[in-house]
Amino acid sequence: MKPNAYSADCPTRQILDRIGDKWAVLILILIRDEPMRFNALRRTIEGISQKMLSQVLKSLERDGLIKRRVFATVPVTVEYSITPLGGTLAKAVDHLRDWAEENLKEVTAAQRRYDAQKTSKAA
Amino acid sequence: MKPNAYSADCPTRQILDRIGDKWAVLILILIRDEPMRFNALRRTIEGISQKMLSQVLKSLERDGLIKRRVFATVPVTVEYSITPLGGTLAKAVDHLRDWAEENLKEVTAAQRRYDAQKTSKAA
DNA sequence: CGGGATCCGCATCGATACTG
DNA sequence: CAGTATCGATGCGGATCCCG
Repeated sequence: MKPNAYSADCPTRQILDRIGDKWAVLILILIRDEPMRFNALRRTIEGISQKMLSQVLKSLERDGLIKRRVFATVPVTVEYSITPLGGTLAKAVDHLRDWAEENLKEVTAAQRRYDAQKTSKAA
Repeated sequence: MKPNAYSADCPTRQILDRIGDKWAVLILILIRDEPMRFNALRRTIEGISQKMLSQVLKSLERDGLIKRRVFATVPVTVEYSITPLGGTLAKAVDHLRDWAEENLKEVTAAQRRYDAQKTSKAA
């Protein structure tokens, strides 16, 4: 990627790469209410592989958005919770959620219109 | 993807898949001020292939977020502009941008801390 | 229970060539 | 100018096995 024109090093790009990861945002939203354990997350999301999960969790922790706490119980217990910083991001994401819930049907309608027009042209 | 638990059909997921596409958001932000032509976009973003560009543009148009207008000039002229719906999404994304600009350095700092700790452990 | 390591398919994306 | 079609690399992400 060449940082010539409208790109690369701007914060927008950075954050987009972050929230672009749908799993990340999903996890963020999930644990922001209450801390969750690894397998709890896995079961709740159900569709994510443990590889992805562990990977995304690590990335989120690295960014300081979530916090990992290990309890030295007999079978190891690990708990993931949101950080204040992560909380603010989750809050920002809420706006997107609101938009989504408000406009998704309109988007879907637009898609149907578009597809209908295309297929009629194809015929 | 199995739609068992916390997933798949919820609007959040849908919209995340959309804004997850960094190009899409970038384009949205770019053309929201003024309409742009294909190659203008390509030159401005500089880093996107024309395949990606045309693909993303089509997708955005399908979602009703941007509008494509063709002028029957001698060399064909195509202009992309934002729709009202797209405008509202761009607005929602602004909150993310604000968050990004406000907190990116904190995130970066967290990353450095994390990496430093890891490498010291590795040593 | 909470992961790391590995193998591998499949979709994504870039580069190139061609069209209207 | 504004794309479409094709090919080829690469890397994401799933499945599996294994360990602390």
